[in-house]
Amino acid sequence: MILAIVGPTGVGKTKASVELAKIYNGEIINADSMQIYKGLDIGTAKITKEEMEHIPHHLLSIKEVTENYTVFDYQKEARSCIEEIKKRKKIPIFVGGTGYYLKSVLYDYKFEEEEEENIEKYESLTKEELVNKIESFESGITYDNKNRKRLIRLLNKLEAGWTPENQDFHLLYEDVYLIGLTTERETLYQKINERFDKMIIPLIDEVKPFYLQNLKTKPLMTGIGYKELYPFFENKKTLVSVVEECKQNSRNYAKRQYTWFQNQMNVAWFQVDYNHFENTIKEIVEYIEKKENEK
RNA sequence: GGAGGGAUAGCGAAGUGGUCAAACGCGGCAGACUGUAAAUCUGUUCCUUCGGGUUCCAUGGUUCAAAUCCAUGUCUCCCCA
Repeated sequence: MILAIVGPTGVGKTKASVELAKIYNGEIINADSMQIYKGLDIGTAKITKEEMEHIPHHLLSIKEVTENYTVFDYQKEARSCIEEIKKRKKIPIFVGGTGYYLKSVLYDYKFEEEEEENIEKYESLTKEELVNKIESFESGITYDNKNRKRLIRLLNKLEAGWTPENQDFHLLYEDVYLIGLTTERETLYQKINERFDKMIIPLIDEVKPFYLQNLKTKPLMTGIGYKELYPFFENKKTLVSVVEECKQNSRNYAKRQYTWFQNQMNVAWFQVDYNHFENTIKEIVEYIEKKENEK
């Protein structure tokens, strides 16, 4: 059995994961692309030592912000985590909001070892030129001809001799339970806003050292709550405007997460009862038990 | 008290007689996703039984035709007192 707790940012995945780990004798595997990094704690709402309640956590704070890390790495590491945990006769429990990472692990995504890809080479080309080059391979693949980043990526893959295989994916493991936590959109947006208000002061302390070192690596420039603070430190934006921007980006992100989990994975959704969280856990457990008994 | 400016879709903001249900941005909603995924990208956004219907502060007017011109009123901003 494998559990995966998914849902938008701020719904309460972390809390649920620990409760479920206690019930099922599980070990938790982080499925959040930003919580992979050391030092990004406040802004990513990373679980604290106390909150872990001695449950083993994996793939959490394992990379420096200066290191390169992608789905490819995640897929490999997470799959070996699953094997190790299974050997210990325990249950792997994924928690996190990065749907793509999770899907790449649980479903039959195939990545291959690649050479350094050549992004600069195509930087100067227009979208039309990129499309023309892609068409010249006559691969028959369907792709988004408006997404520049994807076009460059695809072109690199085609040049490396890649050919498209299956377009739809299947679960690799048996007894995978995809548990989605949700709440009304309005409630979620409110929770996101409130959570950010609480974290902003310590977050400034967390991000400032990175800014002072002039570090502008991928996670720092893509993570919400990090990239937005740089203009504030540079006195180019006010704290108020930057805070609003962070909240807005978080809300938009939550929306995108819903889109992913609702369309890319077969998730069973549970409405979170914030006043009686134990009820939500109970519902999830009942759902799992029922499914297990059906076998 | 006197002089000017402005009122446009949820918000901001173009438009200054017909090609205007009204550009664009934001927000909202929906979607895509094979190595940057907290990323990147797309669609949609007055109502509609999809025939059409009702809009650009209000009322009246000019005109074949008004968001656009005129009059009055209301509200607002701002300058001089």
